[in-house]
Amino acid sequence: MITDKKEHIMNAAIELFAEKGFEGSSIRDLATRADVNVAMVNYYFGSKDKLFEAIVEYKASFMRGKLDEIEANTELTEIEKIDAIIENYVAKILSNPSFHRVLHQELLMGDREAMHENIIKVFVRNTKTLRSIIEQGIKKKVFKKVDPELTMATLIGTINQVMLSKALCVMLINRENDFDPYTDRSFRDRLIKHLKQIMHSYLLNN
Amino acid sequence: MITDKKEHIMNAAIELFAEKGFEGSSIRDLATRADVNVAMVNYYFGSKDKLFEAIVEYKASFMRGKLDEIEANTELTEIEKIDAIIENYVAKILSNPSFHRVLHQELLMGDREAMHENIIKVFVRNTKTLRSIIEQGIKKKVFKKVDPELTMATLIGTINQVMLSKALCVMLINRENDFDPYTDRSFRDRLIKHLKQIMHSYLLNN
DNA sequence: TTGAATTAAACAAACGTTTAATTGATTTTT
DNA sequence: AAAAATCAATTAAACGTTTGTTTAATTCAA
Repeated sequence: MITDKKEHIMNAAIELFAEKGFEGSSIRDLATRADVNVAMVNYYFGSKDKLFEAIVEYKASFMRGKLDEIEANTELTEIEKIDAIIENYVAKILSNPSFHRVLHQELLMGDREAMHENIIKVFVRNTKTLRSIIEQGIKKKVFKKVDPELTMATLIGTINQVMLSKALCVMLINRENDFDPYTDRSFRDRLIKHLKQIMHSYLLNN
Repeated sequence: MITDKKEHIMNAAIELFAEKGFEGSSIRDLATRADVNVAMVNYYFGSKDKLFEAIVEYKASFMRGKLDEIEANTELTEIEKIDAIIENYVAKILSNPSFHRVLHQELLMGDREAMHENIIKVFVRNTKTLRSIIEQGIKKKVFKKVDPELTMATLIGTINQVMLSKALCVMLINRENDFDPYTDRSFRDRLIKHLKQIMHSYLLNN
């Protein structure tokens, strides 16, 4: 069971880890920020590593749900499903930007591959849905014979490229330094529009 | 001036940071791995932070050069330049996978944005070249009126998506756990082929 | 003999974690 | 209903390591 206090500590940890990284954040920093005693983190979670695992398990559920609904919706064509996934995926990341960043920080570590297994499980389900939609579109010959895996990489990679690093995003789209890709609505719409366009022109047969 | 010994320490640091992250790596770890005394790191670089800056400056030059050459080559059409950039960019990352990973680890930290300025400079030059090629293609009406910035994000983001996290790549393309995207030649060709296809169908007017 | 290179040792500070004492509310016993 | 017992929650303090860095002595080639 997740108590209010555990939840409060985990949310504070996500914000802190997103700023300073897992190794760069100290339990004392976290305790101060969450306004709890230093010992409470180990009392509730056992260790810093287990706190991280608890966060992954806690937030992973937020990512699930809508994708299956889209896939099962028989009223949508394959390309409409792709469009729906794009909108849904961008919205999900924008509603949990810090957790999204923490996940990818951890994935960039060559070490700790054992720890990644739990994170990977979160992605497996998402990509399975997307993959089957693409493959079905190819089967029905409404999609070209594309590389399904790398098409997913393009979709997810484009979003990550602009969402994970504020500094890179600001540089890429040439904005002022106070631009925030997470809160800027027009940038959100611009990203969705671009993703739909590139997927339409790449996937659809004429 | 970069002596052999400084270079040797920096290369050992890149490998270590790529595995454990900057904060996760200790100077003693580094000293052991590079087979030098602990004090030598501070003797040569002043501090751990300055070592990182030195690495960025040292390796940044490896990324430059070829892009300008491609852009200036008047014998190539715009789409051929894009193809050449894809091949060049993939090759560059494959020849410096650890440094590439270290760069992006750092960029994922919300903090330390001051430190990022040096890194950003490395990217600015690369993207400027790519951007001007896309814009020229649009001007000549051989390219569609695409979003140049987000098209770059797609190109770079796709590569990063499969190259930065071995665990994610293995999951995405459904391979065995011993698969290594950095050394697998057929995967390299597959990635290049996909990037060319998607850029052709997205950029070119019919 | 000069000065850079290298070393082992030590430094204070920060780290994750544990301990032992105390609080405060709930339950059990009188 | 009052008193006692119980137990999770919370605390300040301390634990032993490890951290980045510095020092002071020593090596070694010029």
